[in-house]
Amino acid sequence: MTANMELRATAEAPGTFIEAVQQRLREDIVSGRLAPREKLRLAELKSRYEMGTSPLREALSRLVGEGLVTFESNKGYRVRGLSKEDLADIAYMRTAVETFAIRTAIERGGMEWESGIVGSLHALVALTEDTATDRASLDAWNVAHDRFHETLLSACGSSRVFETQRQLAEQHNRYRRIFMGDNLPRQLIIDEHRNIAEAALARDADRAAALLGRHMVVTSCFYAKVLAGEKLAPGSEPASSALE
Amino acid sequence: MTANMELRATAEAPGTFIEAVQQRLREDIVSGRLAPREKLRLAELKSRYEMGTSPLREALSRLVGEGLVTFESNKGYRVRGLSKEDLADIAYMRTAVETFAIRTAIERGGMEWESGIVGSLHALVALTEDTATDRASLDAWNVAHDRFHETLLSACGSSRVFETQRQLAEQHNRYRRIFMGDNLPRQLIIDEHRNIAEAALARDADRAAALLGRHMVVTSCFYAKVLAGEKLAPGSEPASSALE
DNA sequence: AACTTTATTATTGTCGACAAAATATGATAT
DNA sequence: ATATCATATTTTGTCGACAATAATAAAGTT
Repeated sequence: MTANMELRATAEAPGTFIEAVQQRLREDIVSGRLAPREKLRLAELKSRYEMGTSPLREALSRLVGEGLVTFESNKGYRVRGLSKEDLADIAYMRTAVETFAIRTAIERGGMEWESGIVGSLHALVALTEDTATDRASLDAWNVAHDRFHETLLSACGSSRVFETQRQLAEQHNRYRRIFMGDNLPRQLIIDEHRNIAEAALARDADRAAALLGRHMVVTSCFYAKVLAGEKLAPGSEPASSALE
Repeated sequence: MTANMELRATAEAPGTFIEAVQQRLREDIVSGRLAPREKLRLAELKSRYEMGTSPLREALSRLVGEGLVTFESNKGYRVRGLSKEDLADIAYMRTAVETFAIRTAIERGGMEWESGIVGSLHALVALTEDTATDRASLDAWNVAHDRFHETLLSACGSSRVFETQRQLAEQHNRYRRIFMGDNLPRQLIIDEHRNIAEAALARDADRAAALLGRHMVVTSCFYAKVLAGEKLAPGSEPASSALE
């Protein structure tokens, strides 16, 4: 079709431009390469991603559904803004969904669920202890962290819960990647996740739900402190705060 | 631009084709005029809604985000299918979100919240007692029902909870409008909502959450029975079941 | 007759151009 | 100088055409 046709085909990217650019945009937004509140002009995106308006608009529409992009009629698309209030809202919604779903998971979970928890916890602990601070290592940590929380609920059986959790985790990751660098409270992280895993494996639903809920609060408080001090992740321009 | 330009302008519809057709598609899907699992061919939609492919694709993308449409790469869009499992999943997700949010609403709700509950309950009870069975009356009932549940949570302050509740209610309404006609268990409906409202106004969070959760279960059971009997709403073709 | 394989058709995916709206620029008046 | 209005420019919204892929029909082979 166009010049980058076979270029794309040889790469790992999915078959259609829409999906390819959706993925690239998602990564560029979550990483902060596209700044919060940044206006996403079609002309700019066209040259940046080397494609026409149609796939771009459709990818942006989908990202609105994922909560990473906002849209205003006749004014176009923007990267979704960040704020303390929004961060709290993400944590609130996660708490609602996850404290409920973990109870079902504990009821229904079998052997594979248990081993999944043990395995993903092991990986998370290892990566948390490991003190690498480069971008790639931090990304790997995020993946392991997401995987643990996802595994915890994996036995609940609700596709809507999965989808919602995925999206909220991605939105959470954006805050982490933009504002926090490597300054993680390592021991706290390890302890909290280990305790949650223990309660889940012991089939203590009340305790697991309570610990998971408290985990959200604790994490939120830590984030809030970082945001208040406006420490930016390494590599971000420290100019003005990205918060609204 | 085209012939229906001023036609639209004189109507009540929003400024852009995308929003207009998104609204029409939504209504056509929820009402069942576009059947579950029906393939949404661009060519057909083009002539049906009298516009080009661009606004249609974008509207469809957004409806995917709302959970009313599904998409498969290179195979196009379809109206989302219906199934007993999906219906249960909607109820599950609603329970997770709403039983959590109502606790916050009870904590934070003020005078306006209380009067909102009283008002919307009054409207719901009146419309439930009223025995009209035509399409318009049932639609009005749906609106009142949604409004009551929305008002219940309105004081929780979470935009994500609002948005999720809106979408889930819409998906729930589709089942109601397609499968159930006027065969509502009126007294049960009135009692359940009245009890929930009472508990909320009495600031009894545990009781309100429990009643709301039970309400979801009871409603689901009723739906399941209707679906098992495959009673279709009046006006729908009773041919083969719309379930997967 | 059933099963590949090859054409044919239908449908989705992408592009570039143009119209409509919003934003920025500059001129004029008070 | 500030405010207001007209004008120019940028940006979004929409269309129709064409390319690429999938679905369907037809032909050929064992």
